[in-house]
Amino acid sequence: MRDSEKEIVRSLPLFSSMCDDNLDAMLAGSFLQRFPTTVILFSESDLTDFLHVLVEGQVELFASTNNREGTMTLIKPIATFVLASALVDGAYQLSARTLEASQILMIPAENVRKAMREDPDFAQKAVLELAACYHGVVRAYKNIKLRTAVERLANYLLVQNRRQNTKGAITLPVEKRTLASMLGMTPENLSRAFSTLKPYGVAVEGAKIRLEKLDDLETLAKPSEFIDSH
Amino acid sequence: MRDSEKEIVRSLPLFSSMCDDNLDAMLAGSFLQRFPTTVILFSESDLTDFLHVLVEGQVELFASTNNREGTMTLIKPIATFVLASALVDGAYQLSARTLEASQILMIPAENVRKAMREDPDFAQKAVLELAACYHGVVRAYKNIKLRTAVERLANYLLVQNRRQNTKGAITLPVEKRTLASMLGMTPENLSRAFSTLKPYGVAVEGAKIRLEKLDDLETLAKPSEFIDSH
DNA sequence: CGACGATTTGAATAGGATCAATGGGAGTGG
DNA sequence: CCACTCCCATTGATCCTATTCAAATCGTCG
Repeated sequence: MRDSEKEIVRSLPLFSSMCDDNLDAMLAGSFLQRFPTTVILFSESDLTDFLHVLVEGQVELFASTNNREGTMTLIKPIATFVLASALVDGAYQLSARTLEASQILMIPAENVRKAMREDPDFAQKAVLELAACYHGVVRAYKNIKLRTAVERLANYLLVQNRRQNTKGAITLPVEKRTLASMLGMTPENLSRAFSTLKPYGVAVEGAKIRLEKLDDLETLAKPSEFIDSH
Repeated sequence: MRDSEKEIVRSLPLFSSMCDDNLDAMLAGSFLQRFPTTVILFSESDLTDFLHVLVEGQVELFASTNNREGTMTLIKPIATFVLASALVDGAYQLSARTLEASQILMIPAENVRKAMREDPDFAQKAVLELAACYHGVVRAYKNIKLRTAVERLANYLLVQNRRQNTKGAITLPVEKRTLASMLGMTPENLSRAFSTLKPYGVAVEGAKIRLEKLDDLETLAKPSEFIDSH
C-alpha cells in the first residue's frame, strides 16, 4: 500500500476522519488492481471478499435473472462500492463489470467489518454513507416506478446538464446501450425517446447532446427534488 | 414512557443491546400515539422529526410525483421505519399513511442521532439495519426492473406462501388495490394478472388465495434468492 | 335499505419490447 | 494505409404488456 493510495482513500468522506493507525490496519492486505474493460469483477451470488474503491475508469453494477439483465447503477471515480455487502458478510447481491479499463483498490471486507466494530467514528461515517446509498436506491426506485421512459430520459439529461455545468451542451458519459439499460429501457426505445424529445430542443450528435429549450424540457420532465440527484 | 413500551423497543434487534441508561435517554421525549386508518403521517418533503416504530396496525410508505403515486413498501409490526432519514437529519424522502388504525412509537430523531454518536454499539447495529434496508430496496428495484407484472405477482404469492406457512392457502394482508400499487401496476391489471395465473393453479376468492399447483407456479415465477425475501 | 368504495370485466389506447434490416464507427490485421 | 469485421445505433414493422376509460357487480358499513 503506497502513500498515494492511502491519500486516495483519505479523500473519501467515509475514511476522512479515521486515525492513521486504524487506516493502516484496515488497508493491510489491500491492493490496487488494474482491470481491462468489460471484465466481470464479481457476481451477485459471490461472497463479499472486498470493499471496492474505484480509483480510475468506470464500473457498472447490474443484476440478472431469468436471462434478463439490467443496470442498477454506474460508479465513477473516486468512490467506494458494495459497502453494504462488505459490512454484513454475505453475498454481493449485485454483479459488477468494468465499462472501461479501471483501477480498483480492493480492501478486504473483514478489515472493514473490524474497523466498524473497533472504530466508533468510522461506524458513524458508515451509517451516513449507507443512509445516502439507501436514499439513492429509493430515488432510482421512484424514478422507474413513477415515470415513463421519456420522462426518465428527460430528467437524466437535466441532471447531467447541471452536473456537467456546460450550458446545455452535454456529453453522454456512457454508451447509449448502457444508458438505456440504466434508464430501464431497450436501446431501440432510447433512440425513439431521443426522437420524441427533439421538439423539446434535444439535439443528438453521437454522444454530444445539446439542450436548446431547457424550459420546455423541464416542463415535460417535471423534475423532483426527491427523485433526481442533488 | 411506560415499561411495556420500553420492552417493545428492546425486542427489536436495532436496540436489543443498548444499555438501559442509553435507552432511557433515547426514549426521553418519545411517545406512543394512536392513529386512525388512512391518515397521512408525514410527507416526503417534511423534515424528519421522529424515528417511527410501528407497534400495531399497518403503514404504507409511498411516493408521489406529477399526480402519480406508488407504494414503496408496507410496514408491519413490530418494526421501525424511516431510520435512514432519522439518522441524516433531512427530509423523510417518502410519505407515509396508515392502512389500519395503528399505534406508533415516535422517537425524536435528534435522540437517535445522539445515540448514534455516543453509543458505538448502537451505531454498529444501525449499520447492520441500514445495510439490510439497502438490500431490501435493491431487491424491490430488481424486481420491478427485471420482471413483468405477472411474474411479480407470482413471486409475491410464493413468498407469502412461505411466510404464512399455510400450505397453499394464503390470505392477502392488504387490499388488492394496495397490493397492485406495491407490485407496480393498476388494480385492473392485478385482476387480469390473477386471471392469467388461473391455469397455474391460483384460485382467488376475495382475499383468500389458494395455490393448487405450486410447481407450475414456480416454473412461471422463476424465483430468485437475490430478489425475493428470505 | 342505500351509499360508497373495491373489484372485476370489456374495449380502446398507449407505452415498450421484439424482430429485422440498415447504416456508421472503431479497432484489427494484412 | 486500407479493407474487413464487429458491434453500436437507428429505423421500420409488428407484437405484447399495461394503462385508461367505462360500466357492471359485489360487499361493507352506516
